[in-house]
Amino acid sequence: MTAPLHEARPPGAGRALPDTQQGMRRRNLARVLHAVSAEGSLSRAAVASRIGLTRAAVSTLVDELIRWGLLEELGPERPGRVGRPGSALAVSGRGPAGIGAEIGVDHLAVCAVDLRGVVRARAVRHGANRGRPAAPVVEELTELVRRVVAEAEREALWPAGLAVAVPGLVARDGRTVVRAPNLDWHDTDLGALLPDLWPLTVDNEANFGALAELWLGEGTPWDFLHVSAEIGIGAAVVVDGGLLRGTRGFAGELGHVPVRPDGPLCPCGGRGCLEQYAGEEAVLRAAGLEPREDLVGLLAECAEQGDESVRAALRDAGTALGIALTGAVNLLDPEAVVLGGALAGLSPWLLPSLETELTSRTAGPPCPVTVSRLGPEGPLLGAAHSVVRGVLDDPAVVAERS
Amino acid sequence: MTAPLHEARPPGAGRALPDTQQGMRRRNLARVLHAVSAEGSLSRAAVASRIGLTRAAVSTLVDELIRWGLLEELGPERPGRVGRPGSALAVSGRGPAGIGAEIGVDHLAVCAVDLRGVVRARAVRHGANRGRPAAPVVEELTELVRRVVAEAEREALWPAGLAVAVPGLVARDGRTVVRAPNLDWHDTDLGALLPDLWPLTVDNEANFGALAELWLGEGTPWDFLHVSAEIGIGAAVVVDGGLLRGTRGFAGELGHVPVRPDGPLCPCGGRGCLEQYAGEEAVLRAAGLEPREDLVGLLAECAEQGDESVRAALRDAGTALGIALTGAVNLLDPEAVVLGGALAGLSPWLLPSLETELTSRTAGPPCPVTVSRLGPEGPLLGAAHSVVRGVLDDPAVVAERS
DNA sequence: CTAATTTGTAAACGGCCATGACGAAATAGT
DNA sequence: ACTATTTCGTCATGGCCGTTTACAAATTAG
Repeated sequence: MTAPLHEARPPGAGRALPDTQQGMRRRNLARVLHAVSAEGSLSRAAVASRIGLTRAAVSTLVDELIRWGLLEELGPERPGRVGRPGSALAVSGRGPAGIGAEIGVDHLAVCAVDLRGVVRARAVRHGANRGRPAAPVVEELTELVRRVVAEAEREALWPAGLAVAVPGLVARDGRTVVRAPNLDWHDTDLGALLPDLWPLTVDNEANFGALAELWLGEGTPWDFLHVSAEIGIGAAVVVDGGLLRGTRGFAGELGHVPVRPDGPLCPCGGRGCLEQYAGEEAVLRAAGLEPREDLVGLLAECAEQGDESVRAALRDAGTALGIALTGAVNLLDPEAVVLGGALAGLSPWLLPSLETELTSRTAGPPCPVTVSRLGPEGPLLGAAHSVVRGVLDDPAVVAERS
Repeated sequence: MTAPLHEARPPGAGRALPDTQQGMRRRNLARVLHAVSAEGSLSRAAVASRIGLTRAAVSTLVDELIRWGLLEELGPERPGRVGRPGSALAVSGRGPAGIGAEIGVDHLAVCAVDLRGVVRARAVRHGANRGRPAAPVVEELTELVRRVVAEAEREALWPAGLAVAVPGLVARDGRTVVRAPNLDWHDTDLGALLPDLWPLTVDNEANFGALAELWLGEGTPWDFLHVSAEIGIGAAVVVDGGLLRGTRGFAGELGHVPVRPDGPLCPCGGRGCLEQYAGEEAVLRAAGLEPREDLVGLLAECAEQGDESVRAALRDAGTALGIALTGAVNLLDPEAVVLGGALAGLSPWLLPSLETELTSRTAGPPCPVTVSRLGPEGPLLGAAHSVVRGVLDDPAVVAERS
C-alpha cells in the first residue's frame, strides 16, 4: 500500500469550469478535440478508447464538434485489420484561426495558424521601432493584422483571437506593457491601441518562445527551462506543461541572477548579474565590436571566421550562463535546458563552456542542454498557437461566439 | 475583449479522476468537505453558495459525508439574522486520522492528526540515529506508530495513512530513501521495513516542512520559497499551492547553488556552493566551535551572549543565503521567502545581512522574508497533515476502504 | 460464402444536478 | 400576540449526460 507523494492542489482550485454536467461536457469536448489533434487522424472508436469514454458518448461529442466546424470527417480508413473500418476524423482546416503578432525591435510580423497548427497566412514589415512611440507602431501592426485576417478569411478561416508578443515585461492583465526598454515603452495599454475586434492577449516574447518550444519542439519535455536572449537574458520556466509566471508576472529574470557577487554594478542595483557577462552589451564590449543592427549575425560571422577575441567573449558568456543555470537547475531539476532566441544561433561557441560549468557543478545527474530549432520564429508561432490552444482547451467558446 | 494569459495545461492532463458523473460527484464531495474544513463550521446553504451548487445538491452530498463519518451535525446555529437558522456542519473529530512520523538524526517522533487538524496523539523517542542501520530504527519507529495508533483508536479515530519524513532524498515512488547522508542510509525501501497496514508515503522533511507552512502557517501565500537547513540546505518551491518536485524529485537543492564561482570545492563537484558558506560545518568552522548535539541551540546561545566570531559567522552565512536567494527570487518571483527549520531559530542574526543582499540585488520589487513559527515541528505536522489532505481532497477513498 | 471482428448509432437506463414548491424556524413590523 | 417576511433544508420533477445493450454495416479470415 503506497500512497502518492503529495502534490495535488485543492480540488476546484485551478479549475476553469464549474463541476456541473455542462462543465463536464465542455471538458470532454476538449478531450476529444485534443486527442484527434494530437494524433492527426483518429476514428471515433480510437478516440473513445484513448480518453476512456464509450463509443456512444464520443459519437455525440464528435457530432457537436463537427457541427461547430472544428472537426471534419475524412471518410473511411483503409486498414489491414479485421472488422469494419473506422471513419477517420481530423481537425478542421477551415474554422477558427489563431492570429499571432510580434513587435520586434526592428520588425513587425503577423501570422495566422489554423487548428491543425499550419501557418496559413503571414505578413512582415521591416523597419526599426526602437524609440518610436507606441501608437504609430501599433497602427502599422494593425494594418498587417488586417491583411493577414483578410487572407485567412479568403481561406474560410475566422480569427478566434489575437496574441501579441512584445520584447518587454507585460502585466498579468495580458494587455499592458509595463516596460519594454528596447522600444522605450512604459505602461502602454495595447488593448486601447488595437481595434477591439478579437480577444486579445499580450505577453513577453520569451514566454511565447517557450510555449512554442513546448508545443512545437520535437521531443521537448513537459518540464524545462527555456533561455533566450533578445532584450537582456530571459528564461521561461515550464513546469508540468504550463508556464510559471510568478506572483507579479516577473518570473524568469535569469539575467539578474548573481554570477559573481562582487562583480560590476548592474543597472538593476545588484552586482555581477549574469547580464554583465552574457548580455548583449557585455559580449560586444568583451569582443571589441561596435553595436550594429544584426548583432547575432555579426557575432556568429566573426566567430565562424576564427576571430579569437569574439570566440573568447562567447566562451566567457557561456561560462557565466553555465554558472547561472547551475543555480536554476539545482533549484528546479528540469528535464532539460533549451537555448532559444539569439542564443540558439550562437550555441556552437557558447555550449562547450556552458556545459562544462553546468555538468561539473550540478549536484544531481547532469541536465541535458539542447538548442531550439525554431529560432527567431518561436515567439510569433507561440503567440498564434496560444490562441489555437485556447480553442483546443475549451472548444465550447466558439459556439458561444457565433 | 481580453483573453487570459496562457497558463492552462491540456484538459485531463493533471486530472486524477475521469470526467464522468461519478468523478464529478467525487470532486463535489471534496469541495463540500474542503469548504466546511476551511471555515470550521458552515451550514448547508452557506456551503452551497460558496461552491456554486444548489442547496439540494449540497444536501445529498452532506448526507453522504455524514454517513461516512467525515462530517457531523452540530445543531442549529444561533444567528442574529432573519430566517430559519442553518444547521451547523463541522468536520468530524471521530473518523480518519493522519499518522505522521519523523526520522530525525537524534530523535523519532510520531503523531496523529484528525480531520480537523488537531493533534490527538503523539509519541517521541530521543536517541542518536546517526549511522545506525535502517532496520532497527524503523522497528523502533513502528513501535511508536503502534502506540500512537492505539491511542488514536481509543478516541474513535482510525488511521487513514502513514507519512514518514526523513532527512534525505526520497525517490518519486514515495517509499525509497535514495540517500540520507546524516543517517548513512542508501537506497533503503522503507515500505519493506514497515508493516503493510496503512497507505504509506515517504518524503523529504524539507518538503513536509514546506507543506506544513503552506497549510498551517498564518498568512502564508500560495507561492513561496521555503528554506530550511537540517541536512545541508534545502529549499522547497511552492507554486500555486503545490510542491514543485522536479523531474527526478531533486528540486530544491538550494545548498548547491553557486554563490562564489571560484570559491572552495564542494563534495558535490562544484565550487563555492551555498553550503560552503551557510552550511552547518562551514558556520561552525567560521565561528571556531566544535561539533555538538544541539548545534542550533549552541549557536543561538553564543550569538545571544555577544560572541562576535559567532555573530560574524552567522552574518556571513546570511549574506551567502541572500545571494543564493536572489537568484531564486529573480527566477521564480515568489510572494515570499520563508525561513524554516534551524534557520528560523537563528533568524535574528541571519536576517539583517540576508535581507540587505536580497533587496539590493533583486531586479523587481523586494520579496518579503518571513520566519516560520512552526519551528522544528514543521516536518512532523506536515507529514500527518498530508494524509489528512489526501482524505480532504478525495473523501470517497474512505468509503472504498471500509 | 459464412463466421468473426470491429465500427458507428439508436434506445433504454441510471446517476446527478437544477428547478420549483413546501414546511420549518427564525426575525420584523403592527 | 399575531402576521408577514426571510432563510433553511428537503422532496418531487425534469433535463442533461455517459453507460449499457442491441443491432446494422463493413471488413477480414477461412
